[in-house]
Amino acid sequence: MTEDIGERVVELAKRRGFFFQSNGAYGGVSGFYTYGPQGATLKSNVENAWRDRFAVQEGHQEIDAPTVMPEPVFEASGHLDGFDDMLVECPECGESHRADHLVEDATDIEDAEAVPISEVEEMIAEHDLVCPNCGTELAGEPVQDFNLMFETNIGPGSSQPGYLRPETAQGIFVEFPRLKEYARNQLPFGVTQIGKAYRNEISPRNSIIRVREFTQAELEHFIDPEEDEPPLERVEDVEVTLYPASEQNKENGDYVETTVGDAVEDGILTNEWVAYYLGVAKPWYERVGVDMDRFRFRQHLPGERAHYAADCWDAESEIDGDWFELAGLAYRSDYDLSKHGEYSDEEFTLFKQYDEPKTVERATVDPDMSYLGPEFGGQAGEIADALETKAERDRTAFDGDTVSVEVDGDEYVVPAERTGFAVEEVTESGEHITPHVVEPSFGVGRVVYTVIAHAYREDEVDGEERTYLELDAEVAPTTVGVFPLMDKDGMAERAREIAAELRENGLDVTYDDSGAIGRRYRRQDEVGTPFCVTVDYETLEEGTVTVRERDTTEQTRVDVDELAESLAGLRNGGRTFDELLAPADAE
RNA sequence: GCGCCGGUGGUCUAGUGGUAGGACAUGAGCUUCCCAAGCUCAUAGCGCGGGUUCAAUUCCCGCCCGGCGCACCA
Repeated sequence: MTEDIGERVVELAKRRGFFFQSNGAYGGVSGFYTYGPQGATLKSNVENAWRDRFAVQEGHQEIDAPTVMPEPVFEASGHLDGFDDMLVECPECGESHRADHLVEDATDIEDAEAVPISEVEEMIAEHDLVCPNCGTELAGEPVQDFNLMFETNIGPGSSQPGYLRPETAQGIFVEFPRLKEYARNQLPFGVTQIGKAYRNEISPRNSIIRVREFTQAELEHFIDPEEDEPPLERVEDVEVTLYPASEQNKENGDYVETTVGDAVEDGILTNEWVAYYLGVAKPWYERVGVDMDRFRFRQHLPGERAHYAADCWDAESEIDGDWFELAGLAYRSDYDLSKHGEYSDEEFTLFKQYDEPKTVERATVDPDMSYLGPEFGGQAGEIADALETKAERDRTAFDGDTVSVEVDGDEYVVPAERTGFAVEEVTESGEHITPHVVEPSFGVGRVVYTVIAHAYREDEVDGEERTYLELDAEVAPTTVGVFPLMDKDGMAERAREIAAELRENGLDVTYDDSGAIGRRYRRQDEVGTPFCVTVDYETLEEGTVTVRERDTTEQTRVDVDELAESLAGLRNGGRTFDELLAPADAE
């Protein structure tokens, strides 16, 4: 059972309603998946657990932004340039190469991505570029443009191009000017979002691991890089498995088993914010059911980092020997806010008040325009600006009787008395700063997939093979199955009453009275239902039911009156099944 | 996007130039009653399009989808 867990999970997911490829009736489309009844609930439980940990427990606020955004947003974010790859295919061996990279290697052009495709094609011919793989001439081969964002038109006509967001983050960044108001202009603050993101992947693979539409759970934590420090002490004892870039480069690179605190001290984790979220993320993954023996944090290699990331560690999990990314924990510095500030009409800064107002001397000018105008005509305005700049940089220039400034290469001389030069004391109470961003970015579908795969078990009960999911009760789609032992003598009616009562107490309940009891247990085992309640003759006579635990298949009797409370305790971890097996009065 | 392999009920599969059989699952009934038991019956399938042929699920071509490898993964 150690092999092909992936295949078995996909089969189980299809059969039992966790997830399956969408649009099957129309032949299916690669890279799109639908979560079925079990999967949608599991996914939503994972999202709620994330929301609890990364929004509620951290004191951050959640927003919900549109998935379609106008083109200028992505000009600013760098996504329009960053993902627009140019590929050229070798006519001989069929291998694809990055055309811009080939041109960069052959010329002194550093950023060939910015060069139009037609020119790149010309350059390939001009420099007689050949396929790096087999040496065939590439001249005349078409250069293709790969656009990883889904494009659309907003409104009638095509006047306003838009894109489906390739990450939920931009929906947070673009609203920063307003979000900072809600945070009362105080750093640090964090904004979370759980939502869909879209990437038109060239080749979707591996079931729901690489898809074209997926759910992200992201936190953008805005901080003052000079003052704010993470509460590292809360996570310093968290044990982590690290795979630093330095080890990945070695032949036999090793993991570093350490704690968050030690890793920071030893300089393995250089960014304390990233370290902090590593320490938050690990117990969270454990909580929702990721196997910690198949989990690690891997540092991005320098060439691997996204265009915005200063440092980045991925949370990764392993299935069938393959490691894949579950989350990226990135320090994005002020990249995004600066870019949006530059490209948009708004300020993406925040006014930071000094502890004490500073009194500074400032040289100012107040040029006499009634003199400058007649004297210098059209140049007067620019001369006034030049005087202001000069005053800021070199106040001694105003010591003499005249001041000379240069405008467009010509020198102009202005009598000092006409400049309105003065040195004043100004009180500055603060400054505008661009916050830095720490971004834990989680792929929700990948967590769901991992949780199912890591929970997948096969064992034998009474000589019969059994498949079950050892899901944590917090994320299991159904908490309890309720069955009548037989559909007669009023047991079914009683079981229905009990099911309704448990639902009123907020439990996810499935009722089932079909076929034999064992079959019903197995059905629930396969979707990971942790507990099953069976109504039998004793229920009718004495008011007790059996509660059966999924992993051990052990049973114990519980009073119907205490059932809802017991099950709620089992679900939220306040009580264990062993305690039910050995009641408190045994002492 | 390229190359190789594949696509048969819900799932897993057998098979064929004369339109298909099994297992499991599902539903109804009988029986049994705390771990996928048994019996009877029922529902349900050849990815899509074109070609060859009297006849195509089968052979050929194209497309779609899946697996693996390459490339890509901002």
